[in-house]
Formats: sequence, structure tokens, C-alpha cells
Amino acid sequence: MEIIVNIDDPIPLFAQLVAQIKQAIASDSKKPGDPLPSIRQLANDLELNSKTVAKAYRLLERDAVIQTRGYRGTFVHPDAKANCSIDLNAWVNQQLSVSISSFRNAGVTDSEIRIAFANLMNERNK
Amino acid sequence: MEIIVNIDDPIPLFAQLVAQIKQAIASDSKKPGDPLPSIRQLANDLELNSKTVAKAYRLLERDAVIQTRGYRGTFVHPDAKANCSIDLNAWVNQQLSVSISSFRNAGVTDSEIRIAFANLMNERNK
DNA sequence: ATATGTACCCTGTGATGTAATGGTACAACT
DNA sequence: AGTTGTACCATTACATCACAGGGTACATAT
Repeated sequence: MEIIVNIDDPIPLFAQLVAQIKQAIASDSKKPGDPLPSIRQLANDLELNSKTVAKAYRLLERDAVIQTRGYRGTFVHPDAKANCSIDLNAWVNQQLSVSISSFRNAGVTDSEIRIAFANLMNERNK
Repeated sequence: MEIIVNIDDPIPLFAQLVAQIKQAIASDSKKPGDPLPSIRQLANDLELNSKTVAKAYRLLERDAVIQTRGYRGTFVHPDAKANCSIDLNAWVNQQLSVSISSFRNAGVTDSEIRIAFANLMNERNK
């Protein structure tokens, strides 16, 4: 698997990693059960901080695209190919889009929407 | 109508204005049809920028609490008292809260929610 | 002339959040 | 001893936005 990151790309590095790994799975260049390079290994190869790679792996695991088995390493998830196409972000986008549209239609200021959103996000409780 | 603003209050000046004018109407100290001080006049009295007062008036008019009649001045809206209690922001808050909760339950990162939100807000189109 | 609301331009300040980096440490395995 | 993912501490740079202010201008009225 040839992973390359472009530091000049406006797309965040961790997002580039996520996209490329998903792409490798979608194109069958990585199959379920295949091992992935370790976080430190990949970080070293790409000259990235291990935290950046870890972030990408964390998101991929949440989406059930990869599986981490602790000290044994990280592997492509059995259902990886199917889960690759499930885009959680697209769902979020769609949901939020509906809400925002109705707010704007009701005459709510963008600024007000932003404030309300920021307040809710900062109330980590509940 | 005695309006006072406190520059040291963390609540934005325009929001203080909105709150106090609504309060004046809710307590019948201002009745429908009553004239309000002009934007420039009030700004001068409170030593505020006219933009700040204009912003407060703009929001109040959107909520149908006051009515601006161009060169004739600004007046308390006929249905002001009823509309005073309608809180657009509370509705926004409630709607967003539901969405955000389900996102978080689905495992979506706060960071991802923020990104999606920011993208939508910056697409002023549609 | 003077006043009304409103629409642009631009400025500065402070707050906030992202992205990415660094260091240190842990338990569990080879 | 070395490696695995992971968890915490932290900092830096950068971008975005709210708020408030200042200026200028306009049509429409008195």
C-alpha cells in the first residue's frame, strides 16, 4: 500500500490518511484481515507525528473499517469494504443541512445559529 | 423608558438592548404603538455606536416586537406583547440539541460535527 | 436643513477551535 | 529488550468569528 501525504494540501493530514486507506480497501488493494503498518511505523515512514496517524486509525476503527488488536497490531476489518461506503459525515451533513435551512427560513441570523451551536457543543454534559 | 447598558457585562451590548426593550414591553411600560427613540438618538444617549443599536432594532423587528416605518421612526409592534415571549433562539437551541445528541450517540466526533457545521454555514448558497 | 432607517466600506480586539507537534507512560504481548 | 495501541500532559501556528466601533452614503420624509 503506497500512502503519500501532501503537507501543502489544505486537506488535513489525518484526513488524507483516512481517505487513502479507505481507497486502498475499496479498490481491493487491501483485503479484510490484511495487516496495516503500525502507528509508529507509518508515522516514521511518512515523517508524521504518531498522534496524527493514531487519529486516522481511531476514526477508521470507529467506522469499522479497520480493527486494532492491541499489541498484535491493526488489521482490515472483515466488513471493511461495506463499511467503507458508509459515510457518517454525509449523514451528519444531511441532518444539519435540514436544520440550518429551516433556521434561515425562519429569519434566524447565521450568527445566532453559530452561537447556539457553539453553546451546545461546549456543554459536554447531558 | 430607562435603558442602561453595562460595558463590563459579558452579555453583548446589543443583546442587553434587546432584553431591556422586551422587558419594557412585557411589563407594560411600553405599549403597542408607542414610539421608540431613534437609532441615532438612543446611540447618543447611551454613548453607543449607532450600529450596535441598529442591530438590536433589527432583531426586535424580525421578532415582530417593534416596527420600523422608515423615516417616520420606530414603534412598538401591535402584537409586541405576545411576540415578546416567543424565543426564536430557544427553538434553535432545542432543534440543534436533538441533532447533536444523535450525532454523538452515533460516535461522531465533536470535531467532525463542527467541521460539517462550519462547511454548511459557509455555503451561503441554496 | 434635519431626521428617519438602512446599506455599504473598513478596522481592531478577543475568544475559540483545529491541526499538528512533542514528551512520557502504561499493560500486554513477542 | 522491543513493539503494540493507547492515554495523559503540554505547546505552537493558524483560521474564523463575534462584537463594537468609525465613516460615508442613500431615498424619503418633515
